[in-house]
Amino acid sequence: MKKVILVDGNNLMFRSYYATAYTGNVMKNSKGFPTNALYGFVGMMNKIISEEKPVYVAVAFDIGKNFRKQKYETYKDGRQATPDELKMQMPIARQILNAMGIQYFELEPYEADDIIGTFAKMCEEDPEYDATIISSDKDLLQLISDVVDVKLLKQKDYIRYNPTSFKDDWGFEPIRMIDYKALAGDASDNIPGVKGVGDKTAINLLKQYDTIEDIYENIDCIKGKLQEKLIADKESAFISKEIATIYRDVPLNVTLDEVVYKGPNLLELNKIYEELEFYSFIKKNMANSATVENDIKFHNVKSASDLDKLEDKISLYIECDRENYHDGDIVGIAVCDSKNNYFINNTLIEEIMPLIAKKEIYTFDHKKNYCLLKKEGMIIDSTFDAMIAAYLLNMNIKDDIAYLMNNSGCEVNFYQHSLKNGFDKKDIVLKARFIYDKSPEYKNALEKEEMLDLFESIEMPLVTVLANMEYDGVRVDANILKAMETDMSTRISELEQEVYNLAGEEFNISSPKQLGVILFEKLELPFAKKTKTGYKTDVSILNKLVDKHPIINKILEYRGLAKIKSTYLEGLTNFIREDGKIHTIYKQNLTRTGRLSSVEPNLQNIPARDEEGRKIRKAFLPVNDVFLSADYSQMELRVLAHVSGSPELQQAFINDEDIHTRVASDIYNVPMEEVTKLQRKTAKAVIFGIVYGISGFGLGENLEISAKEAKEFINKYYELYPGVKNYMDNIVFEAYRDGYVKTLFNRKRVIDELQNKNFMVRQSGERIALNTPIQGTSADIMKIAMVKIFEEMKSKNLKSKMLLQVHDELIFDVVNSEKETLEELVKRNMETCVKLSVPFKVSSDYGTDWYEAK
DNA sequence: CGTGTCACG
DNA sequence: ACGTACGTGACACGT
Repeated sequence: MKKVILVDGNNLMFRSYYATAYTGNVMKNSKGFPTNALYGFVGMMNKIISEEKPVYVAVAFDIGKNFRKQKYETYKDGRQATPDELKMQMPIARQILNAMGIQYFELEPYEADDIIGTFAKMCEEDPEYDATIISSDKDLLQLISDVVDVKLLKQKDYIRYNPTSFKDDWGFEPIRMIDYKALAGDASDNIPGVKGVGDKTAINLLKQYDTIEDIYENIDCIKGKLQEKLIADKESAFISKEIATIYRDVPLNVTLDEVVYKGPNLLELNKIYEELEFYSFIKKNMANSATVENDIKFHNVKSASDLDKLEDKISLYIECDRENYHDGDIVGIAVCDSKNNYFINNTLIEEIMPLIAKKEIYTFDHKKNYCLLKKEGMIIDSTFDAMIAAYLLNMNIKDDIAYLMNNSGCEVNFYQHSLKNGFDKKDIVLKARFIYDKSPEYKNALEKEEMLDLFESIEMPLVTVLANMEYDGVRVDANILKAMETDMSTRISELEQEVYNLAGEEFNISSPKQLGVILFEKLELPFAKKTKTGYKTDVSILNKLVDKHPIINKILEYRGLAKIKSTYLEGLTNFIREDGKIHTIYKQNLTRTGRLSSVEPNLQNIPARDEEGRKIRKAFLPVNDVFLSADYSQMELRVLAHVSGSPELQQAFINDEDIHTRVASDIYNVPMEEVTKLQRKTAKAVIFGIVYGISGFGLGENLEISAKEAKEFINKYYELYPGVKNYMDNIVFEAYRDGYVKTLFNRKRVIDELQNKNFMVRQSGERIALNTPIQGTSADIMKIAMVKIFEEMKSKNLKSKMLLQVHDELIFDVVNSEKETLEELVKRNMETCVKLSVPFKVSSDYGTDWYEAK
């Protein structure tokens, strides 16, 4: 028996759309394209494939005009027009099916039902096949037969109907569904039926009579009101029957054998998912993907002499057995030159690597290589990291080279897959081959985009700097964290009790859902704002409620302590390794602005603003003698002053004025000495808002003043600093014109949002356009400073270490004897590594732990 | 695994 | 009429 799955594509898309769209919030990707229907659709298709394991699949869609509407004008009248946000998703569903290896059918003037009916008929005519129809549309139940069953989708699960189970449920044969519709009608399709006859009456009639023809032949046997109704709407009944009858001879010109399920083209499918940002589906695809069949010839290196002919320029790929290379080991190594490919077993590392280290090496994620080899006591350099190159070229933002390769038509298993199913030598060799072959291309592209200098003088040297920072790690005292945690736990349980008492019941304070119900339903507090799943309970809301109920302060305190405990006290402890240190990973290929990010754990968001959280920093200790912290003051504003060319702003920095006081003094028109704290705070918020492209509304929210007042502040600022206003208009103009913006060091960010049809998305694109050159240039400068400092420390043979970077701040682990040398060196490099029209100012401090330093 | 919340610059 | 500040990462909850 060959099983054919027939899917009602339209029905699946509509269900998925309305399943989530009723709230008014439609799921969208970051570009604003609606994706909710597709998300449900893909989930359903995956489920169908995994549950039914079909050999043949066909999906049917409605398209264009349909003959029922042409014949009966009122058919489907009163139905809401398909929302645009659903319409937009329909073509993508077809693309997805193509990539899934599933055929779909649509043919004017037929509907999806008719196409499914036609396929079902084909199954009935060929004893080799049977069919399962999948839909939530009851119309299709009429197609049930000995060889056709229907999986009728319900809200959460489904009912599978065959002739027997259908009859048990409905009391008549499946094909009599059309007579049922003739009588009861169908409000959703505007099929009239017989007025006054509904579900119950129709079913009763069909238990006694076969068809409506039968009913009208025996109309005399039916009594009273019902007879009257039937006679009155006889014509309507027959028309309804005709409308409800699925047409089963659609000229599809296809045989069942042709709808064989081919299986997915994962490359293509993942590309579509990437666009839609369906990362969970990509992940699933990767883990389940069948092993890629690849073929490449390579030498299995047995000893150093096997590499005698290795050219001077090579590519190197090192595979690691863990996702986090700080606790992984080398699985195998591949090197390639222009002619040959070599695989090197991990047992030969010590013998082979010194030979390799002498070459000019092209790599992918050299920071990973560096750390893995340093653990084995070896140091190697790379002149070209293809991962970084691809990042600058806006191509690839992932660590797994398989993304880049698969997108370039070079099939290789994803790392996730190898991790689960074992590593393949061939894959490792292929990766090295790819690096060798592609790097020249990337280099040309960098040159063309004028980013070669950024790449060679900033990003590549930085790889080594970051590798050393990660490798060295920062010492964290688990005992200090433990002591804090004990104290914290006590206070948290006390607060818990107090909250329960004030609420009059026990509930989970950490659950926004439960908390929302307590606050806004039980205690009936004001300012309730809804989210998708309940009430908003974030700080800004809670702060408004502080005076309304004593519970609020307790909740705020609980929240704060719970955060500290789980994320920092417990979270950080889990990352302390055997050496008593935390080794973070700096992602150099992630942010769209050029900043670094820090993961596993994130050491760039250790509490600093609130005293309570700040104490976490007491657990961070130097391995040498003291920490030195050096941070740029008002870095981004200085960069703004420079790139905008605003003479007023520049002068303020040249005069070394307190910039917020300066702006407050200008805005309020008072002497600088008379600026109040509030005025300064307001000015500060205005200035930051400007850098982010804020609106009057946003600033108003932030300052808790009216949008109108806020707007006046913004206008006043523009008046005082016309250069800034001019810059903002200009950069947005250029971004629309070019499709991208650049930093001072030519780092380029493409802004697709500006081409989006959605106004909100475009506006967001404009804010990105004006913020990126500022944030990005600052990031560039910090990177330059780090490279220079690292190099000078090396040339001076200093034992102190650069440990951490937090965007505008560097932390060093300092040997006492080097204090003065290092402080001077660090400040000088940070302040003067780049010369702008305004000076940079760096403040620094020492401390016996991170809390004390600054 | 998505959502809400909150930590940092 | 809409929704409303840039860039990140991690955790608890609940489906």
